Amino acid sequence: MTGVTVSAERARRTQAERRSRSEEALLDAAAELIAERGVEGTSLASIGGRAGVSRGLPTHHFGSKDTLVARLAQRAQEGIAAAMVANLEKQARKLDEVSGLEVVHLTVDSYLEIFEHPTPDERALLVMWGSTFPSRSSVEGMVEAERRSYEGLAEVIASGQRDRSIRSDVEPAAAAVLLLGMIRGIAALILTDSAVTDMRSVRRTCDEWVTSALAPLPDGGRGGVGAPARRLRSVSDGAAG
Amino acid sequence: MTGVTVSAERARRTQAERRSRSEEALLDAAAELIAERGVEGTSLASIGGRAGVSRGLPTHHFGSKDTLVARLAQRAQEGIAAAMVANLEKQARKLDEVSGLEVVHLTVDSYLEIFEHPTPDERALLVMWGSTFPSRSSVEGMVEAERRSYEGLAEVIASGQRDRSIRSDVEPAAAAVLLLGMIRGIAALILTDSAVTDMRSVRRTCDEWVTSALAPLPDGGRGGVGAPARRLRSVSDGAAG
Amino acid sequence: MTGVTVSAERARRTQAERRSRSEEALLDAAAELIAERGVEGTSLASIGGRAGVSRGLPTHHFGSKDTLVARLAQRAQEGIAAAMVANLEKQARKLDEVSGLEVVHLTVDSYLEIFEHPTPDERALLVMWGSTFPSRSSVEGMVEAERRSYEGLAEVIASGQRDRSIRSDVEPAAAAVLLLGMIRGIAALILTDSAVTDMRSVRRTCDEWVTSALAPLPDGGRGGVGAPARRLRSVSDGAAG
Amino acid sequence: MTGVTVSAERARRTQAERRSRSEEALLDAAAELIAERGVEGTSLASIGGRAGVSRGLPTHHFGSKDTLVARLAQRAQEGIAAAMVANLEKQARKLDEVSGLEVVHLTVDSYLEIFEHPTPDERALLVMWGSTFPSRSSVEGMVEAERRSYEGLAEVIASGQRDRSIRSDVEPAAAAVLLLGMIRGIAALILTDSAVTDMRSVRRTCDEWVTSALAPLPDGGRGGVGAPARRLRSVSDGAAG
DNA sequence: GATGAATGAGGTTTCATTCAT
DNA sequence: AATGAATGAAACCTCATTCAT
Repeated sequence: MTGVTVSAERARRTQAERRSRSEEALLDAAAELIAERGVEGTSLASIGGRAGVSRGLPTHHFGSKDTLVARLAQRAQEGIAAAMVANLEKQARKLDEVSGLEVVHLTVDSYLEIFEHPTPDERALLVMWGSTFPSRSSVEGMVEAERRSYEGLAEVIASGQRDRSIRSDVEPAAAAVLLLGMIRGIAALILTDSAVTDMRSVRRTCDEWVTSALAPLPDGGRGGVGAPARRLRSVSDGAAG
Repeated sequence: MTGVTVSAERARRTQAERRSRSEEALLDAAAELIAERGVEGTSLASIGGRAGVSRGLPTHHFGSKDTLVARLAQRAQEGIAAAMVANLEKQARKLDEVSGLEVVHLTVDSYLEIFEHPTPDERALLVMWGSTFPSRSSVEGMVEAERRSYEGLAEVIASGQRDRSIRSDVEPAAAAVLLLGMIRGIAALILTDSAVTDMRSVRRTCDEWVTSALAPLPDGGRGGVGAPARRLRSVSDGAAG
Repeated sequence: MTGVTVSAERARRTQAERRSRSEEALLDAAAELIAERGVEGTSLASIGGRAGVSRGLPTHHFGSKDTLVARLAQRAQEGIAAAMVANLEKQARKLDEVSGLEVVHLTVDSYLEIFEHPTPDERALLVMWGSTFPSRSSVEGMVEAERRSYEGLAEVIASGQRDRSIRSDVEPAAAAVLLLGMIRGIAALILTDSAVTDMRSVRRTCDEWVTSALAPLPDGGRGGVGAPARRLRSVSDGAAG
Repeated sequence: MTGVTVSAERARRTQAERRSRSEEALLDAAAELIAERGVEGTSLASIGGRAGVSRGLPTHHFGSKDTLVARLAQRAQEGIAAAMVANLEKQARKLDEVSGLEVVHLTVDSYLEIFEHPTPDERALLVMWGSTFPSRSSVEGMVEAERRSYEGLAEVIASGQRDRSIRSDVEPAAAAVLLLGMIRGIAALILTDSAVTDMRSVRRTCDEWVTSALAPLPDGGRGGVGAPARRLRSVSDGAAG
């Protein structure tokens, strides 16, 4: 009986694994294709084809195209969030010690680093963001996730004001809109190649702008550019070495 | 003979008028629908329907959907450019007298003003921008127009450096990417989720950021916020009272 | 009054001339296009375009596409008939003196000569013939014309039997089918280029076959090949030198 | 395990069967419709309708109309070739014993027999041949198949000259053009206007023409008509009783 | 779990024809 | 007489989805 139970469990785990592996492969294929051709330009059959499975499998697993796209968006967002957390933790073991301003810096810089060498998921996420611009948008979950990003950023700015690393006359809501907009907009410009420019200087300039816009004014001096006070090393500093 | 000439001219003018009027109506309808449903979600038949004409007329006039979309993008871009120029001229009779920094301020502010109460063309333009994110995008002319915007902005910044209204350590290319990205990204956030934030404070904050990032440091003091030196009134000042 | 009448008549003739000239130009264009792309592949707009006039003129003149095609078929058939008659008359002043066999020879040979260097009308006629193969064919007048050709040929053969230039055991109807089929089929093969061969030897061989099949057997000898009796010079003889 | 294998095989066979049966049904329907209305007059939807399946199935199976038509042409050609071979084998067990002239006779006669009572495939094939007459034709594979027929016939004639069943002064290329043209042209005449003539006498006459044109002259006598030497019985002889 | 055959709605596009000029 | 704007039917094709295997 034990043997039976074990084999049944193993079988179930194997089934679940196979299912999971198929789903990941399908999402990988979907990410590539959506990055290339957009959400509407990507057919379920082509996703199955690129994943090396049958045409019918995407529907079989996800039930509908909308579900598949939503799942991809979710996976990509989680992946980016995980990368951000990893970056933050690489910089500061204990997040409690990091000032709000530093979190803003790291968030912006991590995002730009990601989009300097984006994975298919990340390209696809940007494409999906673009497809939410129509007022009746079809990608579910994107708008809510966007709002969470925006609210989280505003909260980080507010906490930076509490720990006095960010000036008190900054309006967190407005600053969050500017920062998030800038991040998304730069990513889009980079990916569409319309701005052929040096990513390194973009990242450095972005860092300076954040400082000059948010950092408190040390007596009579100006914010960040000349004397960036004590800061955690930026993620890009390593590369800029 | 006069009669003949007149009737011929009237006929021709009327024919041309009919055509022109139809095309405008079709582009109007297309702008509305694309703003609502996106480029791919808008069928030629629905454009004809909303314009109050037959299903076949869009193709008849524009030959293909791509052409129609490209023409709409062109019209919207020209409209925005004209609005910008009008704004600039409203602020300063002679553009020669306006510093580079002021042109940057006016550009950013005009853009935000536009997207505070966008026309269908303007909403549609943003949607079309979003649909260029896939690497194989179909909206022709958008990428080139985007690149021209970016290069024009870099040139304005460089001219601001020549007239000493913009700090010399700013890299025009990188700054143009940040500015344009911010503009586009903010517009997208606003349109996707317009209830979230107060547009007035976003515009004010944006103004301050441009100053703090680009304006030279007056003796020992900080850039723009406290003492914005001598500036033209922002377009938004009027609305803000 | 006379003046008025004259000018009215001149005007009418001018009108008629213009109309006729337009129609000819349209038929010319139609012949070219049908030869290239087939009847269904040729649009009325393209006919107008190639004729250098407006898109609406073909319908204006002919009323419908079917009518235009029928008129083109008629014109092409009349042209071929005229060319045949001209050839016959060039060979023999008085047709009464020509034997039935000789008329057959001349008919076949004239036809092959035409399709060695066909005009657009002649190519188009063959294409139209091909489009009559479906049982519900759309080209009006073609089938009747074909039947007239066949009956005319049978009658020529019968008259050849009366004047003893053609053997009496030949069945005129069957022979006419063979001859006409051969003529049409060879023309089609030549025009589709599937038979890359020397047209001169085809014409010579054809001539021999007609003789061997139809000519009476001179006592003990064989029909045409060795001793073609006295014959009018073939049209191709001139070219063959 | 055996059960699994069997069920998998049965499933696969059934799936494959379903597919194969659908394709045959679609080609059958296409043949009928093309014979009736021509290639361009036959829509994919009508093919699906006559086959008793959905409108979308033709495209689903064949990918495009051109592919479907090409497949039909191929099937029809193979069918005719098989019928010819069957006829030849019915006449002569060992093909080596048959002279070249006899092969020509059998080829011509088999072809005419086929078009005396054509299947839909065969009617459709002729219609498709007619639609290759425009210089920019869309029926793929037809021209190549036509050229192969022509070259095959020329080779048969040449072999007939080697075995002395065909006169040496015949040019194989030109004779092949005449024969093939005659065959095709007669078929077209018959199908376009089947009531006109008696098929039996056409076949007999055709037989005589082939003999008189190709057979060597037996000492002083004439070729085929009077004394057809030793010949295999024609296919039509049976029917003619 | 996986395949792929089948459906049918919907998209773009072509085009003969009608009609206002 | 001539133009060309406008219509609307119909074509090919794509594709999400359903369902039998």
